[in-house]
Amino acid sequence: MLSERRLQVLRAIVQDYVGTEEPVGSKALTERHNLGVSPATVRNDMAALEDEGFIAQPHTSAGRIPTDKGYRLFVDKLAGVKPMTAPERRAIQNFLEGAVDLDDVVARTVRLLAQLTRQVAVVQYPSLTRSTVRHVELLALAPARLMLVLITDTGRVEQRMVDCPAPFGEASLADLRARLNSRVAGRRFTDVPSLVEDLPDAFEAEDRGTVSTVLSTLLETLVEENEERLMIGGTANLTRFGHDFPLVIRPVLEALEEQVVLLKLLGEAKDPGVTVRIGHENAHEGLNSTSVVSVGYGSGGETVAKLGVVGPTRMDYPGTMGAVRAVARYVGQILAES
Amino acid sequence: MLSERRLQVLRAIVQDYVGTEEPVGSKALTERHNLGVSPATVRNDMAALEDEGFIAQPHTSAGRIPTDKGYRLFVDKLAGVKPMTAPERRAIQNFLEGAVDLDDVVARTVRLLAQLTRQVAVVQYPSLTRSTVRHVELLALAPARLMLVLITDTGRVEQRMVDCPAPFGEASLADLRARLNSRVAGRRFTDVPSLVEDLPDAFEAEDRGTVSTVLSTLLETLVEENEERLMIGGTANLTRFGHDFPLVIRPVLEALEEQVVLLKLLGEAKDPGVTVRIGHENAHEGLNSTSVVSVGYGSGGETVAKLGVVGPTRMDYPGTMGAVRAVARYVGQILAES
DNA sequence: CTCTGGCACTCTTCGCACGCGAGTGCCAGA
DNA sequence: TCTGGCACTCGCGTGCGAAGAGTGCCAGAG
Repeated sequence: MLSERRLQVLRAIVQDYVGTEEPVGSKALTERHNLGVSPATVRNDMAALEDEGFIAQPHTSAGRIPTDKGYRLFVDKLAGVKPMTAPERRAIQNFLEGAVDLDDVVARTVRLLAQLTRQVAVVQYPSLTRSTVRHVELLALAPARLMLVLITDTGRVEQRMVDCPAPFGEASLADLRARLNSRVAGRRFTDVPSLVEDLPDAFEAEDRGTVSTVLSTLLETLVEENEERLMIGGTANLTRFGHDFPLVIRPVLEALEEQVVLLKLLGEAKDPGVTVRIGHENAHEGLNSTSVVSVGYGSGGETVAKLGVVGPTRMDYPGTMGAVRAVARYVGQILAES
Repeated sequence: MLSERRLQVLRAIVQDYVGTEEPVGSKALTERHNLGVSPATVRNDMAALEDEGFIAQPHTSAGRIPTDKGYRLFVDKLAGVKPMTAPERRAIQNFLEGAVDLDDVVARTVRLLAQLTRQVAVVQYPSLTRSTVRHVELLALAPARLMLVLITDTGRVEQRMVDCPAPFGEASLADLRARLNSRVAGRRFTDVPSLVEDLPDAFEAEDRGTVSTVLSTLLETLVEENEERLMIGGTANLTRFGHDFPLVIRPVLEALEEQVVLLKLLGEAKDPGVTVRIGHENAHEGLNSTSVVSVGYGSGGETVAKLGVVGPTRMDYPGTMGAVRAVARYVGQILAES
């Protein structure tokens, strides 16, 4: 069990190290924070903290730096979330309100997050799973070649080519289009499969093959689009990582290009609030020297996607968490309005 | 005027420097390339080359490295384009043929280019200016609210909302859709404005406002979409840039996030063949220590967009140019097929 | 006139010894 | 349990000298 003062010492170490990027010693600590005790006492506390694995020293005779475990304790017990100031909040809101469409909202969010946190920002596009179908359109490009266009209530449009097993007449096409829309328009994606299941039965035998093909393409589109896209930005902030550059930054850049990795990373965050994954807590190896701060956002009560930032484990956690939370809140608001 | 041998010396310097990343001296040169002359002679040649500004020495008593001007001469006069080997070409083709849609083609192209050249790859989405309209679709979302969907022959789909000044009946909608398609389907974007100019005249007075609105939205879409999108990848290769890391890499990362900058960069390449911009030849300041190798690609004879790579000025120009050219060729081919 | 070998000179780099200073650990005493 | 003191450890910066690479120039040969 750690005494109250030892926790204060840990907090002071984290704060100083985040500020200076240099190992912090006992003397400097007592000078900068008025702990009311002498350096010698602090040294004893530091020895205890080191025994417990919360801090470590890079070399003998250097100061201490927090370990992942130390940051974890700091985030969980010692620091809150620093709220944004009123002017900051206004700036966020103004900036996001200028967006003209969904792509623009996401793009602006990424820029904003990157600027506010001075780190790499990752924003997932709003998820389709909770979405509803606004309209399905079918176009004949050739006698046996259709284009399927799916329009969602979040304003996204997805298209797919469909090669038909047999030529498909204009009348059949109009019929299919009408039936399809009357069944699925306004419905949730998850409900679509059962709603269209028996649709081929309503058609002549010669058209059934095509109808089935169209339907399976539609269902595929719905599923595939749950492999959600995302946008990243602020990679230039990676240069502020540290001195031991290339070795650290390379795997991070590689991880950032693997959308799958990032999606998994964001997906892991289960909490309703802000989630912080520190260093080795991240499953992906390349991100072992980074921390990920993420949170879900959405319009109304529902989470439709996640956003977050990736930065060095030595980051300003309270500030970053505050910024991430604030941006998520305003993005949700913007999405609800549109 | 430079003698033949001096050009050979320059070529040797470029090749060695690209290989070793270290300033190259006269002795090493005579050992590695059998120039048939002594180091002393080479020294004289190097002094001449330095006077002309083709090479420079970082410090007194170090070897020489090529200047931008030196690379320029090398690219223009001393080196050709290194063709891809047959297995490489097959690999490119196979990889690209696996693509399922336009997004996928672009995504695969980026990955491929980044891997082949081990540099940062930039691929522009196929441009709409040269494209033709495949189909225009109009959907009624509400009595006075339409959705306009534009489908191009390159497989791109763009949608816009249209708020009508007055309610618009189903019959009028079908009429407009039919007339619109009969006029513009298969036509070039650039021809569309004049083709639809008199379309409102064919409608009742009460519908004319809506028709005009739809048309102007369509024209806007055509114009706006010339602000083309692009995709980048292989940023992890930036780590191979050099030793003086953060200072060089940061502005490059920043430039890469400015899509406008990149589009301008690619747009500048006017040649039918591969274009190389070396160091300070790039207008954007952040890219002054990089070279950009780009080329247009397209189906048939026409260039619909550009692609290229960004790397250190010290790059393998012949190999990079070969890879860029080959990828462009196969992407064009894939686009033509689909 | 061009090429070559030789020579002196310039700098960078590396290794090494040294001293400084920060920081630690431990201990005895309050 | 806290404090002050003290000895000890190391990392880091500095200065110096040797080594090595590379250059420029010059005089002589072809």
